[in-house]
Amino acid sequence: MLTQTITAPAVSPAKVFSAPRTQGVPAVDQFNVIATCAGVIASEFSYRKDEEIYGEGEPSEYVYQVVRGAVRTYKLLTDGRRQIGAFHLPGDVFGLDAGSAHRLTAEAIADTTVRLVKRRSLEAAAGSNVQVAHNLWTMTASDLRHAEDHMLLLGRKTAMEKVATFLLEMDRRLTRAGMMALPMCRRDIGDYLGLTLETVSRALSQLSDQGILAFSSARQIVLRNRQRLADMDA
Amino acid sequence: MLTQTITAPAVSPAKVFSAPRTQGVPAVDQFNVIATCAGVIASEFSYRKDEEIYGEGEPSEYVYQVVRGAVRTYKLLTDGRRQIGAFHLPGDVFGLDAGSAHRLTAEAIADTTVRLVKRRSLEAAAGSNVQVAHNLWTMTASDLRHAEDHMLLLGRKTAMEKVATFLLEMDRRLTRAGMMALPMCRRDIGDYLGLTLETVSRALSQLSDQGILAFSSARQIVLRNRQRLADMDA
DNA sequence: CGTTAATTTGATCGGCGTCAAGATGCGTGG
DNA sequence: CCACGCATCTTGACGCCGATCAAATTAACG
Repeated sequence: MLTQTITAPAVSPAKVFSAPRTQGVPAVDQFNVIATCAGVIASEFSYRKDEEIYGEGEPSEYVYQVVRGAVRTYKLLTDGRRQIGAFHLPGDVFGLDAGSAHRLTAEAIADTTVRLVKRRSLEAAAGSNVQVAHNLWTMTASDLRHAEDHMLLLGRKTAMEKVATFLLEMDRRLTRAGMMALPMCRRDIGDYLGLTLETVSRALSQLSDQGILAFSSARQIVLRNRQRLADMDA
Repeated sequence: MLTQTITAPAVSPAKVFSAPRTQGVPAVDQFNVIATCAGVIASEFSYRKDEEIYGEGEPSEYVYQVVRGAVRTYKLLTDGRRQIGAFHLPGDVFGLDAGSAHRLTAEAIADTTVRLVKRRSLEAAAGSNVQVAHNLWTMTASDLRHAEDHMLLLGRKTAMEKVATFLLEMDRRLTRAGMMALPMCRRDIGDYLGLTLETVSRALSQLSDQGILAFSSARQIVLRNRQRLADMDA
């Protein structure tokens, strides 16, 4: 069901897109490089909380960049067990599959706005523009690096180490003004870390009891001791 | 310790390299495409069992293709816990990192021969040859697809499901004449699946008791019922 | 303010890890 | 060809971490 609203049919080539400021974002936004090439059309779409953006196995027609909100990409087993592969936050690119079909499902975690470009125009641009081809490669390689780190977490870390790693990752990616505002629920965190939501909750409570973090609400967290958190990560 | 033997300093451009026949190998060997470009030098090296080919964090100077033998690539936690990300069998490419450093360690599982090309010459070729640039991207995307599947396994499958998935993967990749000859030990399998070697051994014994597989030796396995094995995979 | 989702916390269970002992296989040297 | 030594693999007993089941509390939202 594609019920999203078109909020902007196209961006003017003259208008420089201002990527949301994120600590982890490269100095030169690779999505800008590929999206501002001649012939590549960028649009904006919005999705409501929990709305599917694309499904696993569907043809990959577009490549996306989060403008506002957050996205989860995941795989399901037949009985409903879910593994979230990544969370995509403002500035992040997702949906870039080299094959013709998406290999994970993407859903909006909260109300979300994305920019998107047609995959076919990207492929075309890559055929004539070496810079675009190089960016496609390094963006996919960046996803691979994250997946490799996450395999180590899923296969070999304890519950507390997983939660510590998660907090440090989110701290790096979305802490603003000393505060981390998590867009995702405990179940999403559990499905990202290979844990149940109860185990995630217990680990966070324990870290709170130890004074390593403080809640202003369940999803608003302040890290009080990053060093001790890093020590808990293996 | 680079104690490997140079068995062939370079291949003649005229000689067509015959890749080992593997069921899963693409019709056109992508390594051949990139390795036979003008200016790209391919050599052969050999490593003894358990010898390190490169270490995590080392500069990535070469890209490799397995000719004979098998390779494991892995990450370690500080206390020695290990997660193997992939096994590389004859025909497989490994060591292709977009960044300047390897993100995993590579070791020979058995006595192994590899072909290799300098990463810098690949990068140079990608700058002028669109086909090479495209192959770099799709090879990295192929690694990413495997990593995504493996995250689902590590985070959400049971021990028996993990072993079933492993057997079906190895069956697809190395069964010859109805028989699967595993190059790796039980510990390697465990570190690949996020299990202990004992749990792997128990799962294999159970499958043998059920008649789903048969051992001719501990590492020589015949699958007797692929359908029942596929049913055990989630 | 009522309704429902999200989160926390407690009690119990079980799958897989840990520890240990034996069995099997294989390479090496006599 | 056989004996020995070592690595690998199997199997058993037991324990623990995280899952499951359940219920209370808090937060979000119309």
